Amino acid sequence: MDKNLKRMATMHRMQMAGLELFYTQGYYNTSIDDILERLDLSKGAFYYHFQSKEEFFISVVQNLVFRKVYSVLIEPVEADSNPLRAIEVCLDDALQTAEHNEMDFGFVLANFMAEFNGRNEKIMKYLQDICKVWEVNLVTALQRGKTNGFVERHVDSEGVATYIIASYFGIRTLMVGGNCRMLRYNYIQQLRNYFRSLSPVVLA
Amino acid sequence: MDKNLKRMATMHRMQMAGLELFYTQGYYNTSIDDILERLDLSKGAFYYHFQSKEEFFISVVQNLVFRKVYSVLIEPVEADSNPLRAIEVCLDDALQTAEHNEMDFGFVLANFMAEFNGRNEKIMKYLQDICKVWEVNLVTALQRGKTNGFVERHVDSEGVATYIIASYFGIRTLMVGGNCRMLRYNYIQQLRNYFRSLSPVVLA
DNA sequence: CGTTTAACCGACCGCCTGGTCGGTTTTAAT
DNA sequence: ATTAAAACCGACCAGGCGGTCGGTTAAACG
Repeated sequence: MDKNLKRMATMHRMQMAGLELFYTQGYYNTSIDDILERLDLSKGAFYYHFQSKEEFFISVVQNLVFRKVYSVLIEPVEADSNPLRAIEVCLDDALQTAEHNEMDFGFVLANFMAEFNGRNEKIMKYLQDICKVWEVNLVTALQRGKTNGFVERHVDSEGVATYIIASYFGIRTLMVGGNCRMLRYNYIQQLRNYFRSLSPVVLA
Repeated sequence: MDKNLKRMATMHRMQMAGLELFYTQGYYNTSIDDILERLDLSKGAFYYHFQSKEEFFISVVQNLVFRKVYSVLIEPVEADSNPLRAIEVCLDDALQTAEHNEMDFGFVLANFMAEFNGRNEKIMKYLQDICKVWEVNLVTALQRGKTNGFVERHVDSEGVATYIIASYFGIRTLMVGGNCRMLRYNYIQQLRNYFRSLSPVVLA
C-alpha cells in the first residue's frame, strides 16, 4: 500500500515536471534528462517507472491533460442550463489563466496536436480523443440549450461546437505573441456577437 | 548573370524541399541531411549557400511563406470592395487546398508559430510579422467595407480581424484529424452566420 | 589553353539523445 | 537482524545532429 503510494508520488512528480517542460519547450525539444535534472532523479528512476519517452508522454496526456480539460472546459458547461453563457464564462476563465502565463489546458491540447501532426499517429489519437470528448459535450450542451429556450432551434450544433473550439484554439495561438489582454477582450466580444446570432430573438 | 541564376535555382530548390519537410515533420524533427537527400546534394552545398539551419529557415519563411500568404490571403481581399464576401471566398479556397493535402500557407504560419513559441524568439518575430500584415490588411478591408455599406458601422474591425484569423488557425488545427470536408463545410457555414451579424440589416 | 572562382563533395568533429544495465540504497515484512 | 523486493543510481552505448573544412569539379573568361 505504502509502497504503491511512493511509486505514484514519484511518477506524478515526473509527469508534472514533464508536462511543464513539454509544454514550454515542446516534446522533441525536451530531453528526459531535462526533466530528471529538475527532480534530482536519474535515468534509472525514469526507466524503472516508464517504458519509454513516448509511453511517458501518453501517461502525462491521460493523467494530467485529459483530467484538466475535463474539469475546466467540460464539467462547468455540463452543469449549466444555459450553454452559451456557460461556454463564454468557461473560455474567458481559460484565457485569463493563459494571460497570467499559467498553463491553459485547452491550448496545451492544441499545441501538442500541432506538434505531433504527421509525426506520431499514436499520440495524435489520444489527443484527438480528448478533443472529441470536448466537442461531443459542447454539442450535447447546445442541444439541451435548444430545449431550454437558450438556443435557436435551427442552429447546427455540430457546426457551432466546431467553430467554438476552432476559434479558441486559434486565439490561443495568437496570444503567444503577447498583447494577451487586448486579444482576450476582442475575442470574448466577438464570441458574444456570434452567440447573439445563435440565441432566440428576444421580444421587447 | 548566368552564375547568379544557377545560385538562385539551387537555393530555391533547397527552400522548396525544406519547406515541405519542415511543414510535414516539423523544424526540429527535420535534419539538414533529410533535405539534401531529396535533392542529391551534400552538406557542402548547403553551407555554401546558407549560414546555418536557422538562417535557412528564415529565408524559407521570407521567400516562400510570406509571399504565398500575401498572394493567397491578402491580395484577393485587397482587390474586392465587399470584404466579408472576399474573406469568405478566400478562406474557403484555402481550406479547399488543405482538403487535398496540399500546403495551405495560412496554416503553415500557425503551425510554425506553435512550434517556435518559447523556443526561438528570433524566428517567432518573423512569423508574427506576417501575421500582423494579414491582420492589418483585414482591418483595412473591413473599414473600407463600412464606407461601402457592406459592414455595419459600429463593428470593431480589430476584434473581427482577430476573430477571423483565430477561427481560421483553429479550424486548420482541427482538420489535421481528418474529416476535412465536413469541418470545412461547418466552418464556412458558421463564418457566414457570424458575418451576417456584422452586415447592415437589409430592408425587405 | 590556362587560370580563376563559384559550386559542390563527403569525411570528420563534438555534442546530445533515448535507452540499457549491473550495481547500490531504501523500505517493509518476517 | 535478515531478507527480498522495490526504488533508484550513473556510466555507458549507438546513433543522429548541426556544423567545419580541405579538397574536387565545372563553367566562364582572357
